[in-house]
Amino acid sequence: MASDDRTYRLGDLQLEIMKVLWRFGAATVADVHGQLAGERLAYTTVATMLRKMEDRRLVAHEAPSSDGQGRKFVYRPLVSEREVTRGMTGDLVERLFEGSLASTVSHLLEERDVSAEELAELERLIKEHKRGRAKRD
Amino acid sequence: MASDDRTYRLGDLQLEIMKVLWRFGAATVADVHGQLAGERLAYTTVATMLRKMEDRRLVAHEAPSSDGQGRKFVYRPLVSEREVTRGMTGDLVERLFEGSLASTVSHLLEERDVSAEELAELERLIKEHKRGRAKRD
DNA sequence: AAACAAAAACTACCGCGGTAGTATTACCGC
DNA sequence: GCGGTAATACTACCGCGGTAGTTTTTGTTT
Repeated sequence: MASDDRTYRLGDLQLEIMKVLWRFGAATVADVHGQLAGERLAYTTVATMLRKMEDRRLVAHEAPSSDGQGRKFVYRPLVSEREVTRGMTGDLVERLFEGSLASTVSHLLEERDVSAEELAELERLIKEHKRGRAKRD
Repeated sequence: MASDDRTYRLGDLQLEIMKVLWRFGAATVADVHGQLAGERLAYTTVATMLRKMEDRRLVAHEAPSSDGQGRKFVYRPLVSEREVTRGMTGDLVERLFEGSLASTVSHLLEERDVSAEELAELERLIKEHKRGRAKRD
């Protein structure tokens, strides 16, 4: 019934960590912790979470080998932002809108206060996409 | 950072149960369990979940009083489908697309294989919405 | 009323996200 | 090479979704 692709159901902290990793390409625990400074998290919380995320194959760290200085781990994302975004979005669309794009957008339009500019932007997006489609056909 | 409105972050089972309740307006444990027959769930699983959901104020049951026959609980949803859909969708849009509707739709268009008919449908939706907006201004 | 069946209550357990303290290890400067 | 510091490893705990077995209550039927 619900999407079985729970691979990419990230919690708040996990998603924030992934965002940092995506932005930097790779980062140490200290880097991530620094970027999440506003969150008031203990250093070890971030470290623990990264280890858990490594178990789940969301990130990986290379053994320090003999690079630069310091033996600190450098974590890299193993899944792309696209994948995760697609996964989480698809999951929601599946669960709430039976996979229907039209239903999803319809809800989005009805439940939000969409400005005229945004509407125009959406039209533009769709037109653009139509062109892309036409070419592929 | 992420939306704090976790009131409506329903898990798979909870959402399925809510869907049954929304469809029926009210239902006994047996009803819900019956509707979820495909899921191979123990009766008590559904009952337990409903009790937990009652703690979370997602549903309520009226004491049997002296209605029909049987002392079985009749559960009713305390939150509407609209609310939940809005909550969960908004949460995702916030977490993944910084609240931007355009980004969301853009992603939806790019990552899915949207048919020409669907595109037309989307255009129609937007046009319709534009009219609604114009009237309100 | 007693037995039976059905429903609800209680209890328990797993996994995981999140949080963090404590212990251990490893580098680095003297 | 020794000591200090910084990083990682280990351990623990909470809450909650999910799952279900066991016990108790309660309504029904003979």
